[in-house]
Amino acid sequence: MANVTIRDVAREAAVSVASASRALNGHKSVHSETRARILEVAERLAYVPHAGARSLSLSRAHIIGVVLPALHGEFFSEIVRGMDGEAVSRGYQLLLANMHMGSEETTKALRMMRGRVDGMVVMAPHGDPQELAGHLQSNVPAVMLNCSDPRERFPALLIENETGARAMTRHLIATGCRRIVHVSGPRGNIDADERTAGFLAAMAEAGLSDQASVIEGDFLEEGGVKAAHRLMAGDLPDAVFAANDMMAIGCMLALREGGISVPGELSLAGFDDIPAARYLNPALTTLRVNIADLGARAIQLVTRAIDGDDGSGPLSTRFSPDLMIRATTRPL
Amino acid sequence: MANVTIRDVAREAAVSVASASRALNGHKSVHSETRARILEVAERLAYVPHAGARSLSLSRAHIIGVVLPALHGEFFSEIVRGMDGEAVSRGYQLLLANMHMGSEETTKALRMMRGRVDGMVVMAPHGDPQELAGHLQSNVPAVMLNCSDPRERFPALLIENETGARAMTRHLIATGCRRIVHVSGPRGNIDADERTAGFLAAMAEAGLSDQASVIEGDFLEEGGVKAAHRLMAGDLPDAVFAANDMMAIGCMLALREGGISVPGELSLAGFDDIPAARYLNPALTTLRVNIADLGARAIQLVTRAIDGDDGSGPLSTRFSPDLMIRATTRPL
DNA sequence: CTGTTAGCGCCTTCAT
DNA sequence: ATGAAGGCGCTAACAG
Repeated sequence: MANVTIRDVAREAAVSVASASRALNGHKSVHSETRARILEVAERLAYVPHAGARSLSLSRAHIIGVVLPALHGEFFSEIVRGMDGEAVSRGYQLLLANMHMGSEETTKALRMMRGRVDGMVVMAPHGDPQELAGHLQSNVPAVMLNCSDPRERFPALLIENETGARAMTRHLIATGCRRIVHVSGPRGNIDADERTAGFLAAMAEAGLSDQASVIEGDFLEEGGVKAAHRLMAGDLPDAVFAANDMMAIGCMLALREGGISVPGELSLAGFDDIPAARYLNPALTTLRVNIADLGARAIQLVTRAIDGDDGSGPLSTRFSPDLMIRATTRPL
Repeated sequence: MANVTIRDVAREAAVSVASASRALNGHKSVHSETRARILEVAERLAYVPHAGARSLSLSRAHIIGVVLPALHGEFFSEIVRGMDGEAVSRGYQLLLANMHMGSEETTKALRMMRGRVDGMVVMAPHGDPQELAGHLQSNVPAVMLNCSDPRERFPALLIENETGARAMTRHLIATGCRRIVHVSGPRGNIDADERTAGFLAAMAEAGLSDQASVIEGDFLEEGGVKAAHRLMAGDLPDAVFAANDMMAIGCMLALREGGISVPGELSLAGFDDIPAARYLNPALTTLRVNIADLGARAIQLVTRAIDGDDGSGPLSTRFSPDLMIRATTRPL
């Protein structure tokens, strides 16, 4: 049987569609008897409003578009979990668009969202933020995650990458490490670059610039594995500071396989504090970023903007990661 | 500035909206000069079609609704990753609806999807499938994940839970374990129940029913931790078979803290083979379910159904998990 | 309180 | 090849 529309309900209840609409939406001005009849009919016909049509006429979709880069594992699930929770509690659903490919697919995804979402949260740590922002409709609120809109049209939520990386590097130095290698994220990724900068700065501060080196990674487990292999081929540094936990995990696995003891022969640190960081044995020293919270805050910001609470808040908020000293680095 | 619509484009190009529409959608019957002019104008005005209106008139949204239970960590990210990849490659986007709460929120989410999605994939391992299916519009294709529609209106993708659990239990027995405790998922969850059944069946088969016991868990890390504590309070069994990896991980962490050696004093096994299973030290023996693939297949099925390829395939497909023997169980 | 009318933005016959 | 008109399903004035 075809879809039952509000007209079917109206006809069956012998009223106009307007009345049906009013009754269905709980408007006051409708006689209680009429309303009851309408609701009864709707129930009997199993009527479900057509959300698409509804949002067209209301120009309100109750959907938030989420554009994410090809995210890996727990970072992805955590951030989506945070967003979803907040969104649902505010009556919104999430329209997802992972962008693995280049800007080609991304613009396409962005276009598909026009007229379908009330707001968006965009996370694009690499690539040209300039270009991305250009494809954003300027009339739908958006918030940027880990990348700032150069023209500052949209608020941004940033992680204090550099500060965090500095803190970790200092910790490493304080526990006696001198020769430290940083396994970075892919160059061009803003998080990656900031973390590298923090590392380099802290090393310089300590007069250890000549002891610092950087291996470019990919934010994936594999990148960590590769870096570890390269390290084991030469002589081991005092510590490895990976730009994220996934790579730290990869390092750890490779190191374990290679019979290197951590932190006995080598200290190891990560960044993010994904749940798996605690599963490692020994548990990974890392920087805790409350990922789910970050997602929730992003949703909070957009919904607020959608509801008109515009402009008041600060344009960009920075989240400070916390140093989580666990067992892969030596005690002080 | 307000949103630019197709009418703006038409007016600016001095044609009717019909022509504009045709040109924009690449229809043949439009003079190449007119088309060029229209496209030029659209470009200049930065016109982006209103997807909502478009799908209303085409009754085709190119969106697939995804309803998931409160999923944890990597299981969630893996399945969404699998779905998204397949969806994007077929020109669809994903509308997410995690249902944490009871059927209250779920029905609401389901209703919000009516007239907005072309198809849905629903995963509802616990709760009454009967009821859920009742809330599905019978005119939009759907596929069930890990739960079958009792009335068989929709195809289902199932994991061979019982077979898998049996295989693992047999492995445990073969490596010399006798007293085995199974930490189950929450009762009522179909995956949980089937896994428990498989465990019990294998124990009975081996004449070890009196050595079998079950502790009810929650599929979360915490459930594993609690179970381990309970175990350590009494005398240790030969093995613990957790109904999923998250709980196995919880067990492992608690056991490690309690100074119990695995698999020395106790064998440990999980189910799912989430990436973190390999991070443990020793690495977790488990049953590998290709989660991402499961998601991809689900999308494949719905899109196929949407495109009319209806009815041909088998009504339910079962995925067999593979036994991954790693280091938390003793070698044969 | 209720019905009529006019869109929301787009696509598609049906004429021309 | 192009334009006019109707409709997708629903809601919001505007009259009665």
